[in-house]
Amino acid sequence: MGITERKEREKKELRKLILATAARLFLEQGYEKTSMRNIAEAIEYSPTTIYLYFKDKNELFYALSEEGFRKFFSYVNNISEELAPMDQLKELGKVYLQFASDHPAYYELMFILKEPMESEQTAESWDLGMKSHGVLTTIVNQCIKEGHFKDQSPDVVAFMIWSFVHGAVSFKICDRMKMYDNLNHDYLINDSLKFMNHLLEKN
Amino acid sequence: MGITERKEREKKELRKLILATAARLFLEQGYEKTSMRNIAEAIEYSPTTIYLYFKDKNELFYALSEEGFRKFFSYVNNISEELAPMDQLKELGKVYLQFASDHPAYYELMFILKEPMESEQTAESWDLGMKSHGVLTTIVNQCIKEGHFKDQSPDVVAFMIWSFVHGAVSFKICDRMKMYDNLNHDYLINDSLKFMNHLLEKN
Amino acid sequence: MGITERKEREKKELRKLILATAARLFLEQGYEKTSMRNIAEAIEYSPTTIYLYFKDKNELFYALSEEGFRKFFSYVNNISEELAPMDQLKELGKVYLQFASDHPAYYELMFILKEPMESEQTAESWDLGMKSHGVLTTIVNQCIKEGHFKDQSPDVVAFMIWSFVHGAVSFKICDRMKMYDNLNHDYLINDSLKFMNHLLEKN
Amino acid sequence: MGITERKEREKKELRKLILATAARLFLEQGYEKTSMRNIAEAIEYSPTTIYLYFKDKNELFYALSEEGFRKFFSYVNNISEELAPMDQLKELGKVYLQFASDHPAYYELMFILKEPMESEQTAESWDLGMKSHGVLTTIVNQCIKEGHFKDQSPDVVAFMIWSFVHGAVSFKICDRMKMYDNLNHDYLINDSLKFMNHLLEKN
DNA sequence: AATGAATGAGAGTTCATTCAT
DNA sequence: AATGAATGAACTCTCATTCAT
Repeated sequence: MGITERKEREKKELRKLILATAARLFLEQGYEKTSMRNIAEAIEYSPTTIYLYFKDKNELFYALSEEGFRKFFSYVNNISEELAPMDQLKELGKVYLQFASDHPAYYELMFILKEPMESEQTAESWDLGMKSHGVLTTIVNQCIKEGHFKDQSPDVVAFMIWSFVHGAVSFKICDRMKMYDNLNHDYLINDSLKFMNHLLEKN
Repeated sequence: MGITERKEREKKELRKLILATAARLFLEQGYEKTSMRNIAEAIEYSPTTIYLYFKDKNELFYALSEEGFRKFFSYVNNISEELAPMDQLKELGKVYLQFASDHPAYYELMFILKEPMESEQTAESWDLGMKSHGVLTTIVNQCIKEGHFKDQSPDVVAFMIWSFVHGAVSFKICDRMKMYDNLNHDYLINDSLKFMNHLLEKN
Repeated sequence: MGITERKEREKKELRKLILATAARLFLEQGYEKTSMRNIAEAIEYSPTTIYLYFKDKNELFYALSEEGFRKFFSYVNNISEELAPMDQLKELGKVYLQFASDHPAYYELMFILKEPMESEQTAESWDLGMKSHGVLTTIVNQCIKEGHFKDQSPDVVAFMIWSFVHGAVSFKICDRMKMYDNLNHDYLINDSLKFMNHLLEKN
Repeated sequence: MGITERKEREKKELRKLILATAARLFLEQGYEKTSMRNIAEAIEYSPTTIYLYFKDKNELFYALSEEGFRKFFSYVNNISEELAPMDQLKELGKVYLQFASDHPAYYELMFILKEPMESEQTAESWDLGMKSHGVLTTIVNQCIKEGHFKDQSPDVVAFMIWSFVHGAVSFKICDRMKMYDNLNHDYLINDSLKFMNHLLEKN
């Protein structure tokens, strides 16, 4: 009884270890340069072992992306519905930046990398992605109900906002902020979010 | 006389062919999966030949990025200074989207890909990038002079706008717009730009 | 139990096979022209397999040289200490020629080839080399104690003797004896050793 | 008239430049790593140009070796015949060491390297080699006539002496004297030659 | 006399993956 | 559950060499 459970637990733990290590290496070196061997070495198991947990490199990275989406949803789904819609929107922006800052490797995998995404994502990732995006849409719709964003399609509003945060975060993750090297990058991103909020509020 | 010139021309053309092919393959398959061999096969020359034009793979992709920045600047630098600053800003947004749409491979190389950018870019790329960004900054400053974006730092305003267009374009290039598959993606992007312009105008 | 041992044995055997084949090819074609692929083909394994046993080409040839030094020491260390010092010296000369004749590939690697020796040798090779040379020095010292080589530094005597045998052997291995094609090369070498012994004895 | 001569002179000079550069590079990097391109770059001509002077890499190195033998003979042939035979022998040893010290690249090519010697040497090299060796044989024969090396075959004596100097020189050129790193290598070589001379004299 | 353009062959090495155990 | 052994395919890059000019 206890034995089976322990084994199960250990198995899950190794799976997690593989995922975590893959995420780390992939952030450090990029997808293509992160080899199965690298991961295996890092966790001190044989490369073959990884194949017991994941069919191939693609599947490993799909699983990684899935984990990312799960984490992402837990960030995004945490917004108090008691706040005014516009405040929820602001909060969502904050939380989005926070996720990207906490988990840049996952962010890159989920939203930037093309490499392993050629085949379709897992159903679960898709689902979680949709649900996360649903949070944004819902809030935007509530804002509109309250009189904001007059005459705008909710999709357009949502996409605009999302594009902005994604763009800001992408610049940072893709290391394209050297142009602003005299400024503190995080401050700049935060201030631009404030400016965006400012624009939205008055509308 | 004429002979030398013809040869020179042919050489430049082969160089261009290599660059164009590299750009295409790289857009289709990503940087790491685009091999020197692939490129050579595609242009029906031997791999060795490429090395006559570019020292190594890195240099090929630096040259590519440089060409991208040159093209980019020619788009961005083409905005009539006779327009009102806010109209110049709108025009700049349009032109930015246009560039990304015309040259997605260059865009990805210049603004998204991490892989070969780890080492420094060429001085010329950097220069052109700065100059292009200068166009945005200049326009924003003129807008501010005319009373827009009250109490905002020009850097923050510029970064916010740029983040937005970059985010929108990135979604498309990185194939992350499946969520909006019921809508026409280009329309969505254009409409979101209009919305952004709308917000900026009233400010 | 037995299985593990068998596997271990097989692994060692493949390692030896690689070394032996590398030694042979290298003698036939030289270091630079002996490619990992050549070796792999000769042993009918894939090139990749070699990399399971040796990190890279350098390491393969270091291992080879190490094996050579081990063998060499086993030749040189086999001289009966009950013989008179001068007889030991003669015996050492014989044994030296014998090693070079039995293992010309190793000899070349250890004493002639410059190519892969630029980086340092392994500690073990160096050690064995020193110990082997120590045998010569010891014998020379005993000869001196017995009244030979009056007023000579042992280092000079040792170096002179060693230079001679090395020169003779090198001519043969480097295929530079065509000048004596009317004579039997091995006889010539042996006779020259006898002449050397004759000179030393009377001193 | 003068023009043709100048051109001829220039051609010879370029040939010499190629040879000299090849010799230098080959000493610095070894035969295999000295590429036609390397040489071409060093002399600031195109690789193709070298092929106007030498059919291929082999022929270039044959020519090099030929030049080496010419130089070598000029060293060896310079021994005053007025000296006593034994003194001539001593002088020959000195001169041999001198040549190896002055032109290690040539020495290596002529007496050590196997690589490009697979095909036969040029007739001229062979001839010069024979003549050089003839100098040694002649002197040895004169010594024998004067009562030295009783009961020894001149070939054996010559070969023994030559083996010794070759061995000593080879150790140095092949960088195998690390065992004597506490001693000055050149002194060691010279002293060993003195010891050899001492042995021969008393015989 | 000299070169620029081009190439086939091959180098060392790494990769994702499989199979038997 | 985990591994050691092995491999085919691919990678970047360099080489000696040729040909047209």
